[in-house]
Amino acid sequence: MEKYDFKAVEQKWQDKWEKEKPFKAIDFHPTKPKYYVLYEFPNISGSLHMGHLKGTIPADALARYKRLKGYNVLFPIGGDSFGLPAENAAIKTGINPRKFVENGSKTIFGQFKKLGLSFDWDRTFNTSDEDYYKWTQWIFLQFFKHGKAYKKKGVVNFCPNCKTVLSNEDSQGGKCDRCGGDVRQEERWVWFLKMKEYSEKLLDNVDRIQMAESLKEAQRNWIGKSEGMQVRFDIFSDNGEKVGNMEIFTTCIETIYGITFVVLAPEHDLVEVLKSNIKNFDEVLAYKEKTALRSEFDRLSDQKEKTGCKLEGVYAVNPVNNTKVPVFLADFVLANYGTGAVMAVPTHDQRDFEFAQAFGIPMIQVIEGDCSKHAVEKKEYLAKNSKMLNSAEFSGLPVKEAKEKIAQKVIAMGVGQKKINYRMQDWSFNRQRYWGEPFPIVFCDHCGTVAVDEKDLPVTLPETNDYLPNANGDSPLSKVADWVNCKCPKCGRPARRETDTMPNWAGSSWYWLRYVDPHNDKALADFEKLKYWGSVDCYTGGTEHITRHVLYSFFWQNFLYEIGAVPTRDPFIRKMGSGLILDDQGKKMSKSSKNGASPLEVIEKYGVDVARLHVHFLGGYEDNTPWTYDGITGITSFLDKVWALQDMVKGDAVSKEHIYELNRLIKKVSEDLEDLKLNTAISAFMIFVKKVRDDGFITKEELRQFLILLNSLAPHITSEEYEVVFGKELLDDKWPEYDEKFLVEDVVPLPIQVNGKLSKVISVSRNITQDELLVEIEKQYPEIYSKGKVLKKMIYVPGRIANLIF
RNA sequence: GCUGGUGUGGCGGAAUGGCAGACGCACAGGACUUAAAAUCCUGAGUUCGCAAGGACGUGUGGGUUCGACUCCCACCACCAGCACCA
Repeated sequence: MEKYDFKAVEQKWQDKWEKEKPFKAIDFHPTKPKYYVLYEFPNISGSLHMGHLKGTIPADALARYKRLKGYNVLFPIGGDSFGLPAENAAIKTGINPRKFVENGSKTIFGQFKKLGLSFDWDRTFNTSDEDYYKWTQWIFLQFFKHGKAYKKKGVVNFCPNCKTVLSNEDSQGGKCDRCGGDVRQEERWVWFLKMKEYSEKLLDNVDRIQMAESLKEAQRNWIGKSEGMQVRFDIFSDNGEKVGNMEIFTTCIETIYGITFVVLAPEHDLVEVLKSNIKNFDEVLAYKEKTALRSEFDRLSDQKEKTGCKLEGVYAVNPVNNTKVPVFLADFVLANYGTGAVMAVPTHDQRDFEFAQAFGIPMIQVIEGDCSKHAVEKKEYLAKNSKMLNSAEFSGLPVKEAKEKIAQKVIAMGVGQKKINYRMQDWSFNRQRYWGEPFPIVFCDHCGTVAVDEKDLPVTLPETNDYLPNANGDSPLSKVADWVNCKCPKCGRPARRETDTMPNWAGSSWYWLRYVDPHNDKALADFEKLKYWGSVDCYTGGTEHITRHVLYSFFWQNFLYEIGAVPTRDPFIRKMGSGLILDDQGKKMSKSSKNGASPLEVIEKYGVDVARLHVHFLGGYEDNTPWTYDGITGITSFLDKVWALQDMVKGDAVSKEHIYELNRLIKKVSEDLEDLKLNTAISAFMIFVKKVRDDGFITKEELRQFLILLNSLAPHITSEEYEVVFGKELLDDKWPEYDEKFLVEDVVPLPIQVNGKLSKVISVSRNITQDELLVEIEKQYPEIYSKGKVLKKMIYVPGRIANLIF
């Protein structure tokens, strides 16, 4: 046996894979079934980190396993390359972000190759490649043409320092992600995609996909479906003249007799309508302005202090009992949810309670409970099914019954109907940035907003060296005059291009479709190829942006499916969120972590196969696991033993000594690979190796099967050893199958319990009857059972356990 | 606050109604060695006991069951997501 030189061997196989491309996915393979494994493509921003390692290698193991199982596997990789890292670098250096992406992707893909990942490299692209973003633009055009993209003024997060609009994510805590300065709310033109329309379809998608419950719940939360009623309240001026009406949304119609005021969001249109009737309009306007200036963050941070402003001179009327109630403006009511107006029942809603206390508004209790210190809310009174109070003919009824009856009454009166609301908003889709897909949209004084002709796609980014927005916060592209000025595609007169670009999310919302046919210049991908590869069978990646990324992906593919551009509605069948590798503080590992190890260091020192097994062995794929070098020697010594197996070969066929262990190993490893439970798979391998070493031999056939089983986890050493022993290529071989009849042994250890507690373990034939078992127990352990003793009961599960109750 | 998830030796973790702690690390003892490293063998949840053997033990308290880490109820802690969503 030659000493195992991991550096040389790993390099040898990686070179071979690069040259011979054994992992190439074959379109329309005549015999093999397809399997699509996807790893969430990396952001092109820096160098390989532990997160990549934790995410890629289980996907690679699955892909390799499925190939050996006889599947035609598509396992592609690319780069998510539009976005902030490249843009920021460009601002700093003045060099085109394209350069940054070129270098960055070379680096990260090179490092991926060092991991020995079995990607089909012929399908690789970056989202900022022109022939990729051509199709991102094409998809936007379809949204636009089908009326699902529109431009409208909206209030957005704006950083006055960077002069750019920020997403909620980029402005967390009210601070700009880029400069750390305060973020303001500003009204700007915003492109929206009509995602809200897809709420129900997205909920269906969430139900269908295989994914951890916590992740599904986060997505349902984000969509935020809530069922309730919309009810109309008429508004009167103080002299009794009807001057308007307002629609409110409530999920608690049962509390309608407890209303003591109603509230409008400060931005609500009704304020303008009622202007002439509002006596304190100056005050109202001042309140509106004050809240408009406060950032979203401020509005949330002092949520304990309720602020508001009464509309003097008008009142609303509760339709069920004609009670007059005051109308307030308050910023705890959000303009963009429901109708932007609520009925307030301080006894049964904590926010209303606090507001009523602050403004000295009376309260009426309509459901049992103690409302003196805080509101008795829905959750509590519904759980107890409390009784109604002070609610006319509904008083005394259980709340669940009253809820339905009051709803019927309101509907019968013609002032309300059942209504479903969603928290999710339409997707704000433009950024004032250079490094993104330009919108294929032109503004013409005569024709308005016009789509660029599809044959003129892509609309490419112009060269510039100025990557900062202008003083008004317009995109850097607005400074490139000869790009902005163009001809109207419709009438040919001078027109101007849209200068905003799409968000980073755009390119990642359909990329798995492009892998199917990455060089197609006629369509985003060939329809028949899309049909062949279908949905992604297993999609792995980090959990950082998983909620939005998955929902955006569902949304785009739903739309593309509906317009007939793709043959499947579901992008993914199964989505796994990889856990984090934590540092010694229990935090996500970063460069500042004290024990922050780089995967490249580990590979340099121990080799890729060791690094892979070690990371798998740290814990489950979806679990967060602390990084440690502790235990890595267990892996190196295991692989040393695997390498040494070649010197222990005696005999050819599977031996009777190992037939059960080998069959169990095949079953265990196959199941664990399907579930990505790789830590327990490795332990099964260790147990098998220990058995073989105890017996002092392994047969040729046993070694062959063993190496194939281990190949997807430790591809280099197994490929090499297979070649050394068998003189052939492991990849040409097939995954071994197990035989059920070798999974059960005839003689098994059977635990004997006495009154439910373990007493002894005896070795018996698997099929022994209860009577025979008792005889056996009496023979071996008369102190447990003998003929004279009276058994109250006996539980016997053959092969599992026996419990004797006296 | 709401929602979801998790809680097991000194550590990473196994076991989803049937021998708790697989596998690995660290630890202890032994073999080999002039010695060390490496390697190999053995031991080990805690506790009482020389031992045989016993008691206790999966966050806490109850329950269901012949039998519970596993199922049910209440509580505690931690992690994640959302957060004035009417």
